[in-house]
Amino acid sequence: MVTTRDESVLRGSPYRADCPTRRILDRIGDRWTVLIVVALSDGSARFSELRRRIEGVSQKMLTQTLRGLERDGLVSRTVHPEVPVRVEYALTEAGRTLREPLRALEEWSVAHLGEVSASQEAYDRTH
Amino acid sequence: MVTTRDESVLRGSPYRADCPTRRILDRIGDRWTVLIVVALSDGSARFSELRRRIEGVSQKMLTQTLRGLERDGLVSRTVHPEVPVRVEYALTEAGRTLREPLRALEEWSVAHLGEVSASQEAYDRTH
DNA sequence: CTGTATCCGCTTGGATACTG
DNA sequence: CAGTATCCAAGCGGATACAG
Repeated sequence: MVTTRDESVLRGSPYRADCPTRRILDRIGDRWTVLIVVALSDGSARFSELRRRIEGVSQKMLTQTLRGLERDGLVSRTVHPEVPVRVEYALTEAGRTLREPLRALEEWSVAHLGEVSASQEAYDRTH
Repeated sequence: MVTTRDESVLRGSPYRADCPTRRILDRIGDRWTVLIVVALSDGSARFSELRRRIEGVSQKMLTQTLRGLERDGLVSRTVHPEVPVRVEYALTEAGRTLREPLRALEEWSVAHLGEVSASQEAYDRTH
């Protein structure tokens, strides 16, 4: 089934620069977004706790990435006006739905990482 | 169930900088890799055809990304020694297995893009 | 046709210092 | 504690020219 243009959403749109997949990948393709979603999978966490959990993330990038996720409606931010202030982050309902496709990707990664690494080494030996 | 450290692979490793998910996302998170995999989903294609199909890709990036995929063993490259030379690219067996998790992500994108866009607009109005 | 090589701007992201 | 502001280096990726 090949139509000349405007194919089904699943096969046609990815070719376009403004396709949904492209836009989502632009968002989650950065260094920290996925790690934050995973880190929040089990429940809420406060800023400093996230920073400890996610190895290597800087304060700037953690803040910046959390803002992006909040803007997308995938993460909620709750400020408890105590002293010192306490801020809780958690996945929203929409954010929780993202866990499944990410887990599929993760399973693929775990299943194929060895194969990919082997291929890379073989390639590097001959090029 | 909260363990202090070294959780199960699926829940614990994503926190590490060298976890499989992180490595795979570093690879497919770039601008063109996923689009190429999708463009090759239906079968092989030659270089110039891919360039036409994938809107906006430069010659340099198409070559570079295809080399990366070939190195990972996800795409095969076949040179037909004719004049002018013809080069066919196709997904390998491993490459084809990547379509499923990508499709899951794409379905999520399509299903939630409107919701995400609305959230962004609401956020931008209040910040 | 299918690349390779070079230059170069822009973005990403880390380090550091400072604030409510 | 949870940020904000600034500076800066590395690298991604586009444009262009050239080659087998």
